[in-house]
Amino acid sequence: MPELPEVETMVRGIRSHVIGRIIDDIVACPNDHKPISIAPKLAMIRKKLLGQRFAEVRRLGKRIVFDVSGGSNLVIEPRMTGLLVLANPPDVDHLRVEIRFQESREFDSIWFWDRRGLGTVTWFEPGALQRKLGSGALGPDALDIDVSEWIESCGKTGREIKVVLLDQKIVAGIGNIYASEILHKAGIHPTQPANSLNSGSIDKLAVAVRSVLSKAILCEGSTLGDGTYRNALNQNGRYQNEHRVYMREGQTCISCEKGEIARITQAQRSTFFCPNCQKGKRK
DNA sequence: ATTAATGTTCAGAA
DNA sequence: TTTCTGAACATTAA
Repeated sequence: MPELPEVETMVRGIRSHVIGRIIDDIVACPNDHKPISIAPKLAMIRKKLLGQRFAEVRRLGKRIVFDVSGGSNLVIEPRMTGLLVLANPPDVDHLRVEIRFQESREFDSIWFWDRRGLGTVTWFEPGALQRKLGSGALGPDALDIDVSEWIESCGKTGREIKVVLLDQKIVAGIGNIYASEILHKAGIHPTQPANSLNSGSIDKLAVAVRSVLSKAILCEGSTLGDGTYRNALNQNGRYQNEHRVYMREGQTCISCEKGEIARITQAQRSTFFCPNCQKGKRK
């Protein structure tokens, strides 16, 4: 679930409680019934991290990056169900990692909670993060990408535009929920080949990406029916109330009040769209 | 009781 | 080189 708005919300939620703090310990949670692959990894990370200080916390696409004093980085990838919380995780059984700080304050720890357990925690020596995720590996951030970059990226592939939006090498941060919402806002059919978009559509796309994502950040992300995603203080997001198409199959489109929301499969993921609002050229 | 589907990413194959 | 497929995992709905 965590896409750009959810990860941004996590970072903003923990930032002031994390910056400048010295790491007292980092441990796999005892409740982690399946110590998965992160347990041995964590032992290695622990040696590197003890006594170090977090200089900054930031979002890189859908990842959370902790800048460690000295130039190393601790990177958390929430993947499908990962969450960073300061308190009150959704349940106690799926806590995976606790990072404890020295000097007691309002919060003494942050936790990585992950129901499905697909998330990762990775240590990067100075410079290694740039080599791994620097130029090329990740496209420009979805909040920064501009019209000329969209023209460039869309022009060089005939893949369906929905699939292109999900490609992190093209643009970083957009996931399955927001891809559908963005294309609906832009009035673009999800199966339209990227290199067939005219300049008017590209303009609308560029605008829709920013407006949908920035509104979603203001709403602190989308909490779906299963309630998995929460902010750092265990409060629900509110952008699910703004969804126009996602998970609305069969319902009348809120925007045009005519079309019936359809659901198709692209790249093995569900896509939702309004056939009336999103005509465009199809494959 | 199986099977399919769920927010993501990546290795390996086509 | 680019693009597609399946797997990693836990849980719920059909």
